[in-house]
Amino acid sequence: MRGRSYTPSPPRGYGRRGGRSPGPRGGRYGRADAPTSLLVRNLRLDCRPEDLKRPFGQFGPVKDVYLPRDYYTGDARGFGFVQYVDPADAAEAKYQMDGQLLHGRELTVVFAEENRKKPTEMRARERGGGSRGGSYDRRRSPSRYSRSPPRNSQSRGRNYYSPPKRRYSRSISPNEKRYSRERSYSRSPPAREHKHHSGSPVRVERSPYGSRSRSQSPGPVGPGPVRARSPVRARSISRSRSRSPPHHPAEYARGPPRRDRSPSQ
DNA sequence: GTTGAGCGTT
Repeated sequence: MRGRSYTPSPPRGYGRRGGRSPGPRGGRYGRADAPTSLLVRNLRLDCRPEDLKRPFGQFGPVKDVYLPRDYYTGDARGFGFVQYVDPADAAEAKYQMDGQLLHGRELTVVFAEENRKKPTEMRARERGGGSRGGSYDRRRSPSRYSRSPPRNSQSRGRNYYSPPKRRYSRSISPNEKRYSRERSYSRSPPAREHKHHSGSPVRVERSPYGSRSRSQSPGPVGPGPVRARSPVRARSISRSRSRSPPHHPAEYARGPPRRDRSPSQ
């Protein structure tokens, strides 16, 4: 303390974890260190993976292309990842594509770190930052972009993230028979329109990741047996709801999703 | 077996 505060002088450019920096020498990654993922910035907000795959695929086989988007709004965030099979292709693509125009925008292509967070981790951040003490925000302050859903967006009554009508009041009326139609209850929060992109005829029309139907549809009502009327009924329902996918970020903070006892027994 | 709520978004 003596006056001299530690001033973190921010390095120029993205000098985040220099882990994979090419270093002042050569600038060539070692083979083992060569990243295969490219981060493409300045994408159009409505850019699709295919749009990237095509131009980027010219340099080599692309393993995967992913454009992260806001979980709540579902909008693209303006950047994406292109992962190659061969690091050499990635380097080539980076060199070639960096600065290229895609849809009228100059792309910025850089190597991406493999810091990819898993969904589970993302949820943790909303929960309170993790009990570990802070390791949150080690990257940048996301607060600026605020991943949280704008409370007052359009309609006051309905938070935009809020599902349309999920009112299971007490019991489900028989007229709410809208289930059993789409079992696509995945982790998709706001059902974004599914674009039918008939591009690969050879590809089976099954969801790319779809095979993992995890389960339980949040179907409100119980399957068959009539629920005995008991005072705990409300509680029962309440619990049922807990199983449902995240509704509000705040809910996370409310408490961990408790698992019901195994119904198997 | 993987991960799709992925870091460098006005």
